[in-house]
Amino acid sequence: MISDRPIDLGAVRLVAGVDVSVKNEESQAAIVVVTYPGFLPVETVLARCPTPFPYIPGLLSFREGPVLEEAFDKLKAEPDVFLFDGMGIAHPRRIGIASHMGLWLDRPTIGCGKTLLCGRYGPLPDEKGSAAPLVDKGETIGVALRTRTAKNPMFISPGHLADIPTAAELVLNCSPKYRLPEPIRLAHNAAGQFGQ
DNA sequence: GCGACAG
DNA sequence: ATCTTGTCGC
Repeated sequence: MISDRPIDLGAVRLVAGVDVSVKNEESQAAIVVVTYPGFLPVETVLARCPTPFPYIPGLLSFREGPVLEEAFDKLKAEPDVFLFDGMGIAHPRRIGIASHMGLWLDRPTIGCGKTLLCGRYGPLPDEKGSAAPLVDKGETIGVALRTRTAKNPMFISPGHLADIPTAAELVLNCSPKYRLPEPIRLAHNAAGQFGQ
């Protein structure tokens, strides 16, 4: 990563959730900005374009990056941090989509993966809030984080301008009820409903 | 060569 | 990610 530093959690006021859905050769991106805490939506933007690249593990930015950039251009709000559905530095080359887009945005970003791309982690208690370091080739690249008791963990890693502990704490704080962090859930819903 | 593999 | 009904469990 380019920068590894704590997020000032006490100063966070707005959090953005980012997601992309693919339908019939078309990709639609959604960004939902919510208050923190509270998770009340203050802005939602959508963008679509022909899906430009196939899905290849490790190269997600080539597939989802272009339509996301279109969406970023439409955004008026200035979120303190962006949450992505995908990896940050928990990537074979340490530059997952959250890291890549963070450089583009020059803002703090966090990768929130639902399944593992690389790395391993040890025993993880069932209780919400439990975390285990995610290690790859001797490097700690993130954490497996239980955002809901007895559910599969999320895999959290810094994207840009963030460190592992504060990234994990923010994501946990953004997951009051469901496994998926609230901003990402909202973005997922917004992106999933194409308005043809 | 074999296995693994975000969304 | 997407294709898809009902169903088990809190």
